[in-house]
Amino acid sequence: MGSFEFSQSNQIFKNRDVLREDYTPEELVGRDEELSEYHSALQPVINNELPSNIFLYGKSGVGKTAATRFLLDRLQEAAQSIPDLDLHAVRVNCDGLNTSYQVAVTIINRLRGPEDQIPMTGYPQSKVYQFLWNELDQYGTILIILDEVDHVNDDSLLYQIPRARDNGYVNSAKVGLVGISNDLSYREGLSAKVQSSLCETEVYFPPYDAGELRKVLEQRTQVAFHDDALSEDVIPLCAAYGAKDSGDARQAINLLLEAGDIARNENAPQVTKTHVEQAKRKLESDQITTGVSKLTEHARLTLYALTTFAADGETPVTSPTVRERYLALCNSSGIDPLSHRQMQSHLSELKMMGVITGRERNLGRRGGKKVLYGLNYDLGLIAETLAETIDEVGVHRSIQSFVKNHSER
DNA sequence: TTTCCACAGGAAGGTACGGTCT
DNA sequence: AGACCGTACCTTCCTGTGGAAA
Repeated sequence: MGSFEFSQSNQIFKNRDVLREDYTPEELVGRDEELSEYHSALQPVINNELPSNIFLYGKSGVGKTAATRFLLDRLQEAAQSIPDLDLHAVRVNCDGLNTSYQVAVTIINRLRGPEDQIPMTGYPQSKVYQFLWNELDQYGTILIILDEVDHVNDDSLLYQIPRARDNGYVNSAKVGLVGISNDLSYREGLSAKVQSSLCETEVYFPPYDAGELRKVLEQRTQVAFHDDALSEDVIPLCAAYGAKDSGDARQAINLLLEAGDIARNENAPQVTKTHVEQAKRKLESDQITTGVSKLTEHARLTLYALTTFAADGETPVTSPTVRERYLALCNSSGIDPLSHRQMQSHLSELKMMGVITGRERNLGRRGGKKVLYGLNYDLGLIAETLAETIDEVGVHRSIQSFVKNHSER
């Protein structure tokens, strides 16, 4: 047993918070062009004119949200000194919000005090919109920023907000809409009516290349780490991983943060390449764990079924094969199995998440089109994330050696 | 060239649940 | 209490797919 005293260990980090996601740096590195386009799109706000609607797109972690926070801060600051300008901004992250209805409710609740929040169901849609217009109309200029709009499955709110004034739903308020999307094809899927209003101004954020990522990391490192806390190859390695994973700065910064944490826990004098590699594995396994924990019971059962084949070295397998095992698992534990179709969509969802792999294959007239499924991650890791389900359903023969620790407890 | 297998996945509609309104 | 509302998750039915076999 070690001692449990806390002591400040300052060998590695000077200011760890700088690497956290909510931090907005003083300067945004490598996004000059995008910032200036975005900046001029916001200019009407300062002139107290009707704001234009803006659509930002580009893959995740390329600075869309950071640029928004950055410019919004400056906009608010500038607005302070303009007497007639009553500027407000609501930023909503649409991750987890599937419909316009839910987004509208979220905006309303953001604008209202904690006493009169409204629930996510119950009201007719038109009523919720009425609430929304009433809230909006209490402001002079209000910017609605919808981050990750591509998670919303319908157009309705995107269509309504830009027209709220024309339709007389709001009278005094000047409402501006900023849509941010990670999905490059999202824009094409929008109806023409929405495209023409939402996409008045578009700003595309390209992925960072390895060189830009390096500059971003170096900028943060100067503030976050003590001098010489990083060995030489750490930044290039993080940048290379980031560039490979679609130029995602947030991911690269996370990697650096995690590597720093690992080094600090080890009381190592320096962050090294090895720490980065450990961090990479840790982040990957975290991603799987959180992904799997959000799945429904039957999706986990489906994954369990596939896992048993992987444990016996029988992967890849087709979905009817998985289904047999799935039915057996359900049967032995008294759970009602789902239909063929539903189990299949669980499989394809797992594939989308990247937890499992699916290779398409076609045997022609002798077998048609098939997908061969296998695990995309270490078997032990997946068995661990499924622990709860396995406890409930029982340990299958094939995975006994992987869950030993569990059954002994 | 045409046929056709065996599944993938789209579409539409159902049901249980948590909510509001009168 | 009972009509009405939105949502998650489900079932049923159906069309799409692509290449080996005929």
